[in-house]
Amino acid sequence: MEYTVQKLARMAGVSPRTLRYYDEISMLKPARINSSGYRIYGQAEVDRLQQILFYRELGVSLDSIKDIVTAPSFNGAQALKEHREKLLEKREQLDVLISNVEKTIAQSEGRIMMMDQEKFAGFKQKLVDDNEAKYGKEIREKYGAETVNKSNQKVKGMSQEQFAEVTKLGTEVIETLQAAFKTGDPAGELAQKAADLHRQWLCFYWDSYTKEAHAGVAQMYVDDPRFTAYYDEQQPGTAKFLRDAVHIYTGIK
Amino acid sequence: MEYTVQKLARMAGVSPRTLRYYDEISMLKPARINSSGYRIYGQAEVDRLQQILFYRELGVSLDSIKDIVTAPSFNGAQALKEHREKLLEKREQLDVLISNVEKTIAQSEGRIMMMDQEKFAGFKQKLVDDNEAKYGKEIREKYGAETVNKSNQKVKGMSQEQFAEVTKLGTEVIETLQAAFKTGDPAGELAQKAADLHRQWLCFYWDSYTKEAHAGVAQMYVDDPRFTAYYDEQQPGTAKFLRDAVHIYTGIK
DNA sequence: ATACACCTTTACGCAACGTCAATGTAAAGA
DNA sequence: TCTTTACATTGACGTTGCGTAAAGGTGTAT
Repeated sequence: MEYTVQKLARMAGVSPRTLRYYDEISMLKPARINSSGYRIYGQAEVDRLQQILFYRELGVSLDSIKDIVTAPSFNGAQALKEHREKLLEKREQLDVLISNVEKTIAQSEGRIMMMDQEKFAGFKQKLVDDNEAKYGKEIREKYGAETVNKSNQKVKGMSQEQFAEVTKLGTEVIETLQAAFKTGDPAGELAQKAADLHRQWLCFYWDSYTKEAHAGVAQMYVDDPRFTAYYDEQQPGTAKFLRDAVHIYTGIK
Repeated sequence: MEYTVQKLARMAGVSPRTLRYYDEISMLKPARINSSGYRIYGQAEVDRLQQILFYRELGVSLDSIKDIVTAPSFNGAQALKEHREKLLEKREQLDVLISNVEKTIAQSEGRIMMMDQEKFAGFKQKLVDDNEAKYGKEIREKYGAETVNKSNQKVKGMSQEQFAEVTKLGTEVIETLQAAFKTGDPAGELAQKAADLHRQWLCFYWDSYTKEAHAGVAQMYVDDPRFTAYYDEQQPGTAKFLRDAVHIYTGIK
């Protein structure tokens, strides 16, 4: 049986370009070239290609494959062992990378939480603003600053385990929220569970929880495009959904 | 403080070429260009470079980094999460690859064991040849072929666990041999343990063990360059060492 | 005759620089 | 001041394994 590039390519599940490339780098030369300059492959080439593709699937470089299929069978085992070492090394590097990325994400989440707090402080300040008559400006400002400071202190004072816990809680909020969003019902069981988890999450940073503040922060998620972007990451509309759920949860607005 | 390419490069631990490249792709433009055409970087550029390198260490592509450092801080978390997903996917692929490579290596080891058997059959045949008078040619050939067939049957009939066991045993042989080689004494405890492990390994394939055959195979490891290459993979001279150990172990030659 | 599927070679593009090459400039010692 | 030395510039090719045109020839069916 004889094959042109495309026929062999279709048979082996590769592109004709790949075969021409293998010819170019002398990894798989056609059996002969016909009078029109067409590459013609025979059974031996089919077999060799299968070998090549086998090693390729194992992630071996074409250069190494050339050695393997050219040299006698013994080099195969040796080359594979070396290859395995490389792969194991790669995986270790990947593991380190992943762990670092996760640490960075955790920090980033931490920053987002910090922003939550600052927003919260701003919200409290706004509450105070509404009660303008009661306090002087300096006191209000100090109150806002103190709230942030207290929260920051709380975050800084967190133990490794606490930090892990709050990070996990944050993930749970998101996951529950995603599931709840699919139900479409902000008053439903899942959505209310998400709202409750969100309350727990906030309480890690706030020393005093009030329904008003909770509802206010939820509203901010919709008003501030940065927060909206964060909560809508997987599904647009999630921030709004969380706000609705929290408003029902707190019974406010 | 102002820096030329090399000064900044040395400070940041990158090459000047990298900085020029970052300039070229507009990721990090110098603060200004002096009268001689030199790139001059300022503090802002140093800070930005540090950010860039931070993300680069996490394995983020330069294209993504550009988005991250250009856009406000919120995109950072999102980009990192996407990046983490990619990394996790990569690791899974790697795990599959590694497992496949290991399977292939095991098979390859299996082939080597098969070759051992064939060699063994050949060895038996040679023994028989030496006793030319006793048997006819056909019987000898049949005997040799039968031995190979029996061994092959034995390998084919192995259960998954048995195969894993024999593979592990093979690894133990090599490891013990490596350790023994360092002692330099083929009569030592380690070397004799290696010889014994090697006997156990052979017994997985042979239905009848004899000291003569064991010693003969060990000699073949030295005589056949393919076997020598296999056993000398980590340390040249290992095949010879194994032969010596086995000769002492069997008390032959 | 013409359409259509297939073949050929040539060559750029991808990521993130490394590595010459050819040439201009700054700083430091004799 | 002259020369050496260190450093600057742009330009361009190489790396891996092909994808993707582009420009043109071939084979077969209608």
